[in-house]
Amino acid sequence: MPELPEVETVCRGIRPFALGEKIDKIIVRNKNLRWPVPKLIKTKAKNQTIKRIARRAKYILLELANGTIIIHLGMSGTLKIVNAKTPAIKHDHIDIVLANDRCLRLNDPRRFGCVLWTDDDPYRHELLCDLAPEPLAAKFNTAYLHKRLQGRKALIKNVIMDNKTVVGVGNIYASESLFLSRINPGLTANKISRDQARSLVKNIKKVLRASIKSGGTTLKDFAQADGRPGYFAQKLLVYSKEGEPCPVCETMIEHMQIGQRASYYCPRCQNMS
DNA sequence: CAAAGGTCCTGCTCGC
DNA sequence: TGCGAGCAGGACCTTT
Repeated sequence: MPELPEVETVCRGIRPFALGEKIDKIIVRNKNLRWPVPKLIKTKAKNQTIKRIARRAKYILLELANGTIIIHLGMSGTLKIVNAKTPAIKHDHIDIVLANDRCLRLNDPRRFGCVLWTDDDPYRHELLCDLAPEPLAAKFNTAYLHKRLQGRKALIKNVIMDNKTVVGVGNIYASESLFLSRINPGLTANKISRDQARSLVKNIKKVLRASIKSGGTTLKDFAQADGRPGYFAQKLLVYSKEGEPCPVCETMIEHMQIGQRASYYCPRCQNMS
């Protein structure tokens, strides 16, 4: 579910309540997420202060003095600030209870997310150490992307969703940025010109920034840390718009399956060249 | 029944 | 023919 803007929104939402606060305890109601929640996380985190709340790709990092809690929301996860006494509901798997009587509560019906612990530099963790540049960083630029696309036979949509190309671009923003750049999602990467790569870099940054500004996209169940939805769904141009007119040329939006995922596009604006 | 916002892992294919 | 890299598909799980 959550792509980069949604995870960034969660980080910004929890900071005012959790940054600098002490962790009273961690409650694990169901440890069976994508990987088992490590047992030692309870003793490691107890009485530690949250010194920094950071995001890398779609991972949320809660940095303590003795290590870091690494959280991923998978497809269906939410991380909300609630009162510690609020009764847990279905799929509330983890509570990070703070000394200020609030609680960071992870709810994840599909359990594709994870909550892990590392004693060491989290950026060296095996899940994080090989990640590509952040899309909003200067390192993600025309020269970098164009070079990455050379000789690649994979489809451009798959390549921009690949964490080894750039992180944080999921199914929604891949469709949106390809539309803005008038690139067909089914083109192979080696067909993309330098000008198209430049456009794609520009529009990936543009759509992610705009979504962050709106608090992310809520299609179904994404929620900000305070429970409100994100409002970028109202600004989507093609994602989930099959059969609706293209906002540029009014041709009907279509979708194609790429790697089991729906890719929405305008067959006229995004032709195969 | 199909599909849903993620991503790791496996197995296939292609080119050297 | 054999190998490795690159690529697509399957798997994980619940809800609508």
